[in-house]
Amino acid sequence: MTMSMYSTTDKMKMSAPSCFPGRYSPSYRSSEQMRRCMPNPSGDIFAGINDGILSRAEALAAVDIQKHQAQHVHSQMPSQIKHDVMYHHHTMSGPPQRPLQMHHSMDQLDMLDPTGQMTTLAPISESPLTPTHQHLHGSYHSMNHMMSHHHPGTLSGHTGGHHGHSAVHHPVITAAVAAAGLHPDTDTDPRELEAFAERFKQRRIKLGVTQADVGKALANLKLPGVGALSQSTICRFESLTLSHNNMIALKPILQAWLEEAEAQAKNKRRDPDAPSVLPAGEKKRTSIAAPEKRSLEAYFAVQPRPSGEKIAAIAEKLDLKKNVVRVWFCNQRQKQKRIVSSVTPSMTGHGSAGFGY
DNA sequence: ATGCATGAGCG
DNA sequence: GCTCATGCATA
Repeated sequence: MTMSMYSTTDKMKMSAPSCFPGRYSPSYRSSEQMRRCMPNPSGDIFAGINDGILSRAEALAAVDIQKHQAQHVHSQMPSQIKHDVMYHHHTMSGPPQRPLQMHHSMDQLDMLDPTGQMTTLAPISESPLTPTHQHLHGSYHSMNHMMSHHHPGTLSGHTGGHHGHSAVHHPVITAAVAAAGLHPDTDTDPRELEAFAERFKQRRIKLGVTQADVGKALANLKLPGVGALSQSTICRFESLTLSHNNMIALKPILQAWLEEAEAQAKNKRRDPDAPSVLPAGEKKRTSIAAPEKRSLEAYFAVQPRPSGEKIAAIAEKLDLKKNVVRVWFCNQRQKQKRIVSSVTPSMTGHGSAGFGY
């Protein structure tokens, strides 16, 4: 950490008062900066729409937005605007921020619900469109270029769209695009990303996986050229504190992990060969379900010290790992001792001895 | 969750 | 030199 001193550039960046943190694109991570910088993105376009549709999330978002709008408003940056910035709105974690969201397709996402679990967020939207494919990468560069020069008025039609609202999301443009039959980046739609991020988080939690686990798991999931990511990145993805492009690039990866993880979680007995995307081979801590636990207790009552073979047989029946069963018995025996000593101190004779095993 | 930093790529 | 993606360390 201490690193050397900051390079000049760094200083500039850091100190950069302006909204765009200069460069640091990612930096808009800093919520403060972001807030300041963002001029309210494409919001208006959908504003009307949203109003009608309020979901819980939206309600929250609405509140949030008001806040933000109030804050920024003027902040346009003079010479250069960082487009990225806009996309991300707000920073913060949690709640969905934007008011709009919905309506639009989440096809991809929908499928994600194999388990059927995430009910809460059930998508409200059902629009049929959205083909989605991402050509993100391609757009990437082009975008970058653009950014640098930036263009105020130009709207390059470009692809990736990101930049914000500047062009692509502008109402006029949107209309034009629609007319042309092109879809503005549906899949790169910030609102969709936002929706995905939120669902992603909920499902991850449901799987009992930490952000760090996801990062590590990605290395196991052998997606072409995808290595592990840090907890930081996962966190940022979930809280939408990454650049628009970065979000788009990561989305498919995380989506793949999510699907794989849910699939594995589903069959406890997953194929041995599967890479194992879930936390390390299993979890650090196994949790035995109630039914299994009852069975174990029953076995324990009969034979507190089953032989290795017996344990294997029990494990087989309960579909648990042998080691898990063995440890359970060990723990159970210990527990029993404790209970005895604590509950019936007098019985042990003295109580104080307490722990004399 | 985030501040600070690094390094890759582009120009 | 800048932007961007990412990570480490820490609150």
